[in-house]
Amino acid sequence: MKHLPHKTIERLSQYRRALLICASKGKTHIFSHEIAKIQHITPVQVRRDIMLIGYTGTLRKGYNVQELIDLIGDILDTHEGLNVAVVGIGNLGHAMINYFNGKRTKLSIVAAFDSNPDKVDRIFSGVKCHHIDQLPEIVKNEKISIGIITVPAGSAPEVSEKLVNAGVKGILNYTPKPVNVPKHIYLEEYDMITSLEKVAFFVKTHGE
Amino acid sequence: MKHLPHKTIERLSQYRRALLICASKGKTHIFSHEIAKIQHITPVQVRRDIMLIGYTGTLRKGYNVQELIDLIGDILDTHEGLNVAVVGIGNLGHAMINYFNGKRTKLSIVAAFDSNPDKVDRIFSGVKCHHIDQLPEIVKNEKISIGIITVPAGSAPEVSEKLVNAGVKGILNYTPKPVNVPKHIYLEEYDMITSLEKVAFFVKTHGE
DNA sequence: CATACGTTGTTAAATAATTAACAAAAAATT
DNA sequence: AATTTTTTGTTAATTATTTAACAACGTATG
Repeated sequence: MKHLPHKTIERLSQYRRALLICASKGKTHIFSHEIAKIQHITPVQVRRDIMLIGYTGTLRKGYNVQELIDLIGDILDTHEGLNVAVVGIGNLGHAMINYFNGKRTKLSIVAAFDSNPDKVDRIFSGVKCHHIDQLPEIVKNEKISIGIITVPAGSAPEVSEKLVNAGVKGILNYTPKPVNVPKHIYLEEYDMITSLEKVAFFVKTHGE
Repeated sequence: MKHLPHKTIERLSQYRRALLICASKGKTHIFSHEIAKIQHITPVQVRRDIMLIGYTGTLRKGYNVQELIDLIGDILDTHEGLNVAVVGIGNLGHAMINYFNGKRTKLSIVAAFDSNPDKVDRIFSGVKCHHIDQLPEIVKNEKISIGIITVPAGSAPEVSEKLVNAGVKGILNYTPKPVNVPKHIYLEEYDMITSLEKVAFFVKTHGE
């Protein structure tokens, strides 16, 4: 197992979540076509992904749910876990915190940052919000390695730079403004406006 | 110009936003490498995308900003515009409304839905929230063709079904729970947990 | 016991997306 | 006026991802 495709990584994360639900219902084995159905993809793709991570099911019984969960964990998780910070406690930042709060053991949002004095020192869904000027210090002390940017677009580049200088290794930018980071920082950008415009385009061209 | 690649559609949306900013600064022409720099992609990709939409720049002067904006508009927008509804006014739903409010002329969020009585009949950033039971009626009356799902994961399938039955043509699902829609409905799903786990994976394997 | 069936694992083919290569031509420079 | 530079447009090559094809084989069935 050398280089897992990016798309496979994404699907593994999704398989795991589906599998956790299955496990909680007492299901011990699952077929590729069952996983496929849940994720609405093809069974072949599921089998191929599972092949790539070197797991092997039992013929005619499918995959052992718990074993697969554990193996995906070995691949995706770090043993000690990773700490995450959210920068920008607007609605989106707050939504991110809610999403994760207490759900993952291996990824924890341990700090939030904002420049608005009304938000600083308040606690949002269990996560304390600090002033953004404290970012370098707290990122270092708390060993934060991933930053999520949910500030207004205009401030994204400056926040990104702060995060990089503070030593994070990965950035998730939810701002429509692309940011520049050094090559050694992993950057994932997601732009809600683009997504909606894409849906609109395909709605428009539907059936043409 | 027959089939534009999905990825090109996404980039066109992004180019346009960058171009609008340029235009507002009074810039009349732009080079492929300038666009590329903003989006941090390669100039070749920009030129190729622009070629695919059949536009042609002027040698050594680059592309006419306004013409390109207009042409991208012709491709992405519908003449009459499209109406959008947000289902689920938690932090994420609220964030979506804020993002779009008044910014796009061709895509308007015209209604919000929630089942929580505390939210029903209130106005969120200019968008009125209705009870989810009114969805079929309002979607029809307001000619809503796109639904954005921002409810808690568990309710996603049921909301999705409601939207489809009400007649929307496209769905944007921000829930980690995959939903099933008929083939003729365009579905885009985005899962924040997966994104973060993906970043975590690449942070983990960085340099291995 | 033999045959049919269902399901995995894997290789090969097809499709999609990116990147490279380079000709063409206008502007700038010598 | 010739040469160099810059930048577009396009085709070709490469890389990434998905899909198809099918052998292998255990289980069920007759």
